[in-house]
Amino acid sequence: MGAVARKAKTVQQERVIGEQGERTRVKLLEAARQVFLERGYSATRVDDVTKKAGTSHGAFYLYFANKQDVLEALAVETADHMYALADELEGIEVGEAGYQQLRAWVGRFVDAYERHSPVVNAWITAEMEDSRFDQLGREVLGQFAGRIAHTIERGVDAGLRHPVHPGTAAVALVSMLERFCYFWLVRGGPFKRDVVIDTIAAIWYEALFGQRQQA
Amino acid sequence: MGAVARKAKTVQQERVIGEQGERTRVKLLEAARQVFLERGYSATRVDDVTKKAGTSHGAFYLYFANKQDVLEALAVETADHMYALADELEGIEVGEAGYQQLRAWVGRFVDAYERHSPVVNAWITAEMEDSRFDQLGREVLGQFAGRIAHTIERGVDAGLRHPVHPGTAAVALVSMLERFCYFWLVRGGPFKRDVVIDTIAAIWYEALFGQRQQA
Amino acid sequence: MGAVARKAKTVQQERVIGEQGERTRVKLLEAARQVFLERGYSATRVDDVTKKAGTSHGAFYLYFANKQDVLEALAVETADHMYALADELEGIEVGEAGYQQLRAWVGRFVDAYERHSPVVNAWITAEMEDSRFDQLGREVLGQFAGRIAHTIERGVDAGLRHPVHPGTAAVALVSMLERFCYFWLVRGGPFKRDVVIDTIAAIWYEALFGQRQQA
Amino acid sequence: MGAVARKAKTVQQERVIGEQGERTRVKLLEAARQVFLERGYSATRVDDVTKKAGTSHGAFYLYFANKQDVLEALAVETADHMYALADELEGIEVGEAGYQQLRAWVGRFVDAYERHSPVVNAWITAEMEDSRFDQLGREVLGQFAGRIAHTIERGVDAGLRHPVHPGTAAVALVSMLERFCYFWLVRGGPFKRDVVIDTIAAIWYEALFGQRQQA
DNA sequence: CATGAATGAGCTTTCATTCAT
DNA sequence: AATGAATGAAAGCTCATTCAT
Repeated sequence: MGAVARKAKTVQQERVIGEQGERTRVKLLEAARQVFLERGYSATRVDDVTKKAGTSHGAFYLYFANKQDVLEALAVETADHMYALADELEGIEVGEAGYQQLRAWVGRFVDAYERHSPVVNAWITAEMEDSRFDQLGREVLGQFAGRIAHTIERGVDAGLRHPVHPGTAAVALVSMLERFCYFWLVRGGPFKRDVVIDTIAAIWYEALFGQRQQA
Repeated sequence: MGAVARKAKTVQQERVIGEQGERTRVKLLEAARQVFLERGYSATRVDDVTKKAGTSHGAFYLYFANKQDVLEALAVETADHMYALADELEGIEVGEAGYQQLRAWVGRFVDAYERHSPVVNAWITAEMEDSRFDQLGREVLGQFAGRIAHTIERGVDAGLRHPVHPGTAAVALVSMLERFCYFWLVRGGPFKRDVVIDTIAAIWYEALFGQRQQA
Repeated sequence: MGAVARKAKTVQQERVIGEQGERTRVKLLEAARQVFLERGYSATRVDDVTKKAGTSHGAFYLYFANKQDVLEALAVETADHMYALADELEGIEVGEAGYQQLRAWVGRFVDAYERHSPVVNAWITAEMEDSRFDQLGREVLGQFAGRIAHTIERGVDAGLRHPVHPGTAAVALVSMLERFCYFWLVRGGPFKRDVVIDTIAAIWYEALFGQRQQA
Repeated sequence: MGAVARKAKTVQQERVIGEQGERTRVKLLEAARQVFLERGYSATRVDDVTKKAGTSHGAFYLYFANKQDVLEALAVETADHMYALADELEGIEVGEAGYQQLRAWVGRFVDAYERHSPVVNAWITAEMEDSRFDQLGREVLGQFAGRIAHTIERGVDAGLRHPVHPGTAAVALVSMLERFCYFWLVRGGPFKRDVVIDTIAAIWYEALFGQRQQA
């Protein structure tokens, strides 16, 4: 049946964006972030975004090719934050100081998750439908897991027993962190921030360096 | 991609289903499970399901009110499995025997996840758009977390130090397990089953009972 | 800017069309022919077609992928008629009998043009935008021109002087015929059928065989 | 592809255009000519024109009310050339000298067509959607046909047999010329200029004055 | 029970045109 | 004069759902 050559879509010709345009673009990005949170990625309509941004429907297409495109812009920003967070994991040490470092880091992760959760979740949804996001997701996960695995291995070299396979444990720990934040911050679980951070930091610490010496 | 939750209209008032009808219904359910896996829940069209099931488009509406309805049927079945799994957690003990029980249990969870992953993921997606699934999800998570928290508390009563808040740790552990299986079995991570089970069981064990005594 | 992979369009899966469906399909084809005539190809909206056909908007997409697809269906049919017409040119002879054959043939061409003009014109418009139609157009023109050129060459072999280059003259004659019919039957020029046919047949005859012997 | 004739709104009330403005206007006209050639009239977007002209999008509306308006400006210029060409037909005589005059004239027509083809084709497309162009087209065709018919009639008065109805033959000849040039120069047919001109001039000559006396 | 044709709401995207700067 | 951001009216197309057979 229908197979007549379809003209290539007019690829939006790299419009140069002025100051006013940039402001509108940011408004749209923030609105999208917002709507992704409220309705989820697949249920989000371009119209929801423009309504929230207070622009016309058409304005959206001045700055983005489509829904995926906005998500991509947001996701890249988020990925950068994530990379930075992952890098901060490098210096964690054994001992009480290390535990405190870890605790602080988990706190920062939680903050970041809270800010970026709409994007993360949209992203996860989109992974199923678009391989580009899948790829980006793998990269970020890999970055995290690599840092953690490295830390575990350092512990092992230092003579600490480790109950687990570093690469696998690393992904498990990230999974835990990410998913817990999801249940807590997105789905709205009844947890207290301090307790959460203590609990997660403790589990991480033991997985990284073994039993903690407590008073 | 119109997938906003649309209220089911005339829920087929208690149609009595004969033997042939039951077979068709099952074909549709299995097809749906399959398609949810391949395309994700929101991207799944009724047509994809009927095509895969080899029935007519119309047949679908003889057995289900809509897409959510199929998912619900599948989800209830999955939830039952999950409840059963959660119950099996009850008896876990301290010591090497307990570790082995835990290990076996994690193995069973992995098996169950593999079988039910299409439903679980569809479900997670749907939670965002339909409060029914949100509720069901909370219940299952609660069931798991409750059992685990209980186990941790038993350990505490038995004089084991516990570095963490039981209810929070419980959710964290379930999060880890669920998410890891997702990255591994759905997204396709490069992990080896034995290593995964060992690693996860070890982390769980330590979170439940503290440092394991190893040879 | 926007370049995230766009999912391949769901190619309409070779639906099997029943009797009722076939009737609808024909209604849509005839309606399209009609609207192409009234508004021209580019100005034609799918909605115009469905309105004229008395079907819903959606029905259109059950049978055609898009506007081009309908035109293609019509164009293929038209091309077949044209090929048949072209073949009939083969036997034309020198002399009064040949002139009468030619006259009759021009008459049949005019009839065919009248029936197919909406398609022809849509087609010509579409050639500019879609290479598939361009190709088809070349083929039909080539078929006609080939037959005519052959006839001219036969005349030359028979010792008739020919003032012209056969291949070029052939295209010129077809151009004349097609375009005249356009001005006359589509644009609505004030010509009388008999006169037109006589005139055109006469010009053709002379181009094919040289001066006609008249009483 | 919204191209339904939209009535021009505020036709820029007689703006006085300075020198710089005039240059911009000309740039836009030439760009439009160019784009009409490349993409066809209906597929042409105002944006294509301004991009090619190197002006801002808004500048277009400083000089033209809309797409039709540009075409009209170009078409009027083209029509003037055509009128001039038509007038040159007047003096054609019988005999070899006349044939040579005709030959030269066809050559000039071809030159003119080549230059004006984008406009001619845009125009033909627009005729279907806008009666202004239809009218202009009729006038030009009428002008040509009138001159030719007149020439044929002069031949008849001079005692030449003519196989055809002058008015009808006139339109047929113009049709041939126009359409051939289209297939050749726009669509890109494999013809050689000399041969084309000879062939067409020959057919015209015979239709005008009957069989040519050849050496 | 099963079928598949028909419907139409809903979403995406494009572009001519206006307007503030 | 020129610019380019914004607007919104059309289209285009998809798909859940209904219904006649």
